[in-house]
Amino acid sequence: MLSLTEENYLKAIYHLSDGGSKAVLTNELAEAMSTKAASVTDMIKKLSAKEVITYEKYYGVNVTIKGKSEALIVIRKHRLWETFLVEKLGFAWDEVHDVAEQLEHINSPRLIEKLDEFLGYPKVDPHGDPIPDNKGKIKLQPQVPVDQLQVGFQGKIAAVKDSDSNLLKYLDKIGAKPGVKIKVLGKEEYDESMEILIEDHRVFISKEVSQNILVVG
Amino acid sequence: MLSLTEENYLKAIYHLSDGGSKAVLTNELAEAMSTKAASVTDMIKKLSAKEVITYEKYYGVNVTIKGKSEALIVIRKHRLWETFLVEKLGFAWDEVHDVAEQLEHINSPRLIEKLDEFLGYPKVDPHGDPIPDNKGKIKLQPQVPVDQLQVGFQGKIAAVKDSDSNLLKYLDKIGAKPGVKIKVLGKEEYDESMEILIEDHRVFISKEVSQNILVVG
DNA sequence: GTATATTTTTAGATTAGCCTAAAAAATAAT
DNA sequence: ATTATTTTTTAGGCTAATCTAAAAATATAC
Ligand SMILES: [Mn+2]
Ligand SMILES: [Mn+2]
Ligand SMILES: [Mn+2]
Ligand SMILES: [Mn+2]
Repeated sequence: MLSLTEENYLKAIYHLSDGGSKAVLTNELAEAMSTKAASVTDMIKKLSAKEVITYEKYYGVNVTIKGKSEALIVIRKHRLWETFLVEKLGFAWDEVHDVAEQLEHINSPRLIEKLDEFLGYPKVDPHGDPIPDNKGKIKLQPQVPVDQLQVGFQGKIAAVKDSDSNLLKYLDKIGAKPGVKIKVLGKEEYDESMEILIEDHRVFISKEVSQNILVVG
Repeated sequence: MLSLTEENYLKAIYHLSDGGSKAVLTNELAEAMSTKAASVTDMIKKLSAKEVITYEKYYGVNVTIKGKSEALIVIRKHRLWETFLVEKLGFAWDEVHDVAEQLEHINSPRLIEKLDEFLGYPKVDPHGDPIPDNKGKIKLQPQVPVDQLQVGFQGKIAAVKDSDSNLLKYLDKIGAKPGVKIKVLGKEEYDESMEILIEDHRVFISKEVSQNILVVG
């Protein structure tokens, strides 16, 4: 059993480690959790005692198999709730993240199964992020941010980064949402801004924005 | 701003005081919160500093106007969530209370307004309890428990006590739910058990059960 | 009206999660 | 290979919410 705070640390570790593929350092975790390094050291001792991470002093932490599946259960809840808020309650996609941050900690497996059923077993959340199954498994397809694409590339938007509400409002305005066709028309070397085609209309986006739109090849 | 724990204490005080109409003693609150009297004394000092209750040493606490409306906001959330779980997710009425105890602490006024709208602005929850409005106002109609009724009484079930899951399963079996017609056919003096008519079929109920069914005159 | 019993409050500890400041280890620079 | 810088850990303290044991106030009994 993890506390609410422990769940949030574990989730941050999972994300910072890119799904468990690399170690996470004390300072980056402190930054992500808006807390101090000393507090992080305290917490990673607890999480390591609960065997959801392994901890090597001075060299950072890694998620265990158990930790990965527990993190994914929380992420599953987060994304199902976001889907509920948008699909059923009529929230805009930029309004749901903060509420989902609270709802993801509600502890009731039955509730989540019923919610999943009610939503028709969605595969992705409103931002295009995949929803893990009830065993804590996720199928991640490799996603590339638009800023790394070559001119001429054609594909579909797979997902967008979901934590900044203002970014989401802007993406909504230019029609950049999951499932939509995208083509790279040009790239300005000076500031790495890009000209892209979204569905049928041309837009210019800054590097900042291009990093937050993800496509699948 | 009240913490989750403070909200739970305030809600218990509100219920034990019959909606603010009488003082609540330290020991009964300790009993209701499954905690010790010493912990209660600590907490009522905090709640009284936040002006949601008034506290007279050794003589118990009373809810303030402010406290009453804050308690009713939590109760509103609890009852809306219970309604959602039954009406939309297909939970049985005996399965919803514990989950609602968690969900009632989610802090998002917009979420609750949207949920209320989604549910079609229900007036009562699945157990017949009235749902307070978004200003923290409730209209309580005087409800009488069945054990206090005279033989020959006829009326409708208004509500049932909702915290014991096994009781609710039993009530469901005998058809005792809000809105259903009820008539008192007889009462046994020895153990105060009763014979009643629910809709159209006759059942015998113990005093225990009769105390948990509420009718409106 | 004093003595006894009950209820409530205070005193002193404990745990989770956080902090600042100081010490220790690892990394980078000369 | 020392010295300097950066990162991380330890030490010690704080608050919220809990506990046990002792003291104080109130209620009950004779
Ligand atoms: Mn989110
Ligand atoms: Mn999302
Ligand atoms: Mn309930
Ligand atoms: Mn109820």
